[in-house]
Amino acid sequence: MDLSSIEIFLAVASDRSVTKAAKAVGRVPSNVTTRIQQLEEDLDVSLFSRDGKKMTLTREGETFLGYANRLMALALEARQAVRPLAPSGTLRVGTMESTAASRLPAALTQFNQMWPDVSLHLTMGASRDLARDVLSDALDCALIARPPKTMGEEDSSFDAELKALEMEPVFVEDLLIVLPSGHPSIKSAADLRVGSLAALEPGCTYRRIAENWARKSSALPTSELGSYHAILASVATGNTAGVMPRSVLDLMHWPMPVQTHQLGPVETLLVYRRNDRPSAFNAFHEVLSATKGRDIRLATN
Amino acid sequence: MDLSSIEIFLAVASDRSVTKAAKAVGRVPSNVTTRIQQLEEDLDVSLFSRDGKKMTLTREGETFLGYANRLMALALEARQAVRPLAPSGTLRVGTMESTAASRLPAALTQFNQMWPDVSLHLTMGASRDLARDVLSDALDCALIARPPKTMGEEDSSFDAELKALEMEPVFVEDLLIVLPSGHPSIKSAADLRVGSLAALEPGCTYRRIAENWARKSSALPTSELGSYHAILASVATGNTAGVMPRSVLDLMHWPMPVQTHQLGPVETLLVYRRNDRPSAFNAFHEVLSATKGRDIRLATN
DNA sequence: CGTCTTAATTCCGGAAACGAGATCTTTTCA
DNA sequence: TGAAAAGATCTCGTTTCCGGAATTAAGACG
Repeated sequence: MDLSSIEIFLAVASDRSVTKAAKAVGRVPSNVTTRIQQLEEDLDVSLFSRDGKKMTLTREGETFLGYANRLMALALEARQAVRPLAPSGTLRVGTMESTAASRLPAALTQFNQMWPDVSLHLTMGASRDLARDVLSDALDCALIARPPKTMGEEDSSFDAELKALEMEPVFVEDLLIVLPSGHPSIKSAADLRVGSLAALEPGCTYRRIAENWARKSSALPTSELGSYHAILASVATGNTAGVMPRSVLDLMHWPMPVQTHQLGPVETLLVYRRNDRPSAFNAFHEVLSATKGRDIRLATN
Repeated sequence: MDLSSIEIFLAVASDRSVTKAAKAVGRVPSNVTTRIQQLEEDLDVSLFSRDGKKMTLTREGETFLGYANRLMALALEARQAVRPLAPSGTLRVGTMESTAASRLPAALTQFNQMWPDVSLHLTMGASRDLARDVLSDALDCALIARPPKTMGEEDSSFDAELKALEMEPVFVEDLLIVLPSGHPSIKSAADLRVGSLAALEPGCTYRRIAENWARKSSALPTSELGSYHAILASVATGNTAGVMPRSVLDLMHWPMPVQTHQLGPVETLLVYRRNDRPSAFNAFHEVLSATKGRDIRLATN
């Protein structure tokens, strides 16, 4: 029994899907399948019942889920307990709007419980600006979106800034175009029947990915909005397509079913300066890693 | 952080020696060294202080020790909890005298706490007889000593019986010749200055290994005794050399320091019939595996 | 004070495990 | 009924892991 298998198990259990879980933990589906099978063979019990393409926990799987959560929590606690000096002081964290909404709440709650002496300063912003702030020491670290490598050339200064920083993938988001309800399904930007694209600030990587995608076939204007709620409201008017990751869309239980189109996976990176990590940073880093692939809702523990 | 690394860590912590720990968990010392170093790097803290050739836990190592024990216990509990039907009924276990004395108490205590519905029947005997009893279904499983392969030819029927059974190494014993205090240290059987060898029954593998060793240079008679206490008492008379594993010798805090000579490592195997495992057997097997390499004294939990 | 022994570490080659992609099968949805 | 999607299976290249040999360092003993 391996802790990494348990992490994978938790992801599958909370997504009820091998494919989703694979994305969540940053692996390939075939790998997830085999690790689950190994775990089942090791425990000599079947954890999931595969009826059709749904993965639902068996009764044994349910009881194991409880232990799996406790095991991961205990491992994290052990990790933190051996840290020679308890972190304290201030940690300045930059984050994208979307990450703050969907993935951070669970991690931040846990972090606060573990290290009440650290005061966390959260700054929201676009990936570009955040990266620059980390470089200039206005922030200790930031969660930003990795620009697809096809976009690297068109913004070489951003690319250079990233190279000067240490980085590590922590989440994978499924970036979506959200269409008004009733809009016919689309294959490319040419099929869009809206007047504009709704997104956040210009420095936002998600926005730039979407604009890049739209530019190939049509010339839509982008209307800039301040929040994802505003974007959704704008989509509801019928004449706008919104840009946001699936995790954010899932979060706001929107009354109507919306039509979506996938722009593909986008990694969220934790970036920080080399050789300059406040003691609280390592603790934050570990809590984030442990949150990887977990359900957005807090683990019941 | 890997559960097998933690198992290795526990062994090193309780033996304060990588060589001993390597034997206890059935690995090679270099491997143990590497795994400990990996663990230390992963946790970014040093767990042991290497002053000279002693491995002593650092303060951080001490705190990690607590978590390591809890982690292993929780993993074992998880394993048992998913077992679809709680084992019950009877499990007939055969064991060598020595294993019953040194290794089993901790495991049996834990097993009883976990599965009070199983009534364990313990039978003591020599490896040969135990193997035969498992084959004939007089026992469900047994803990026996693996005869060195150089001895395989001279007792081919025992060898054939073992081949018919499933087997798995669970402990490694350090087999000793125990000499009377004051006896000069020896390099081979030729240096013995005693009148006889004290051991258990003829079917006992340890006895046969020792007789094999003694035969090469001298022709000592073997005096048969009923227990390890009797053997030690006999050694104390000054005219006998005893045969027993180190774990047993360590157990009886004998007043005088005794001179010993190593006959080498001997594996203890758990043997059982293929395709015939009572539900309680799997549970017993798992508890035994978890006990592997742990300190003889019960883990403080 | 040197030599001998024992223990830990380092180094290296073979073996096993692992992860990614391609392919196959089955389910579901249009 | 056909197309799309998801899970399982297979293969292959890579990484990791383990065991043995060589190396280094620390005590033991004369």
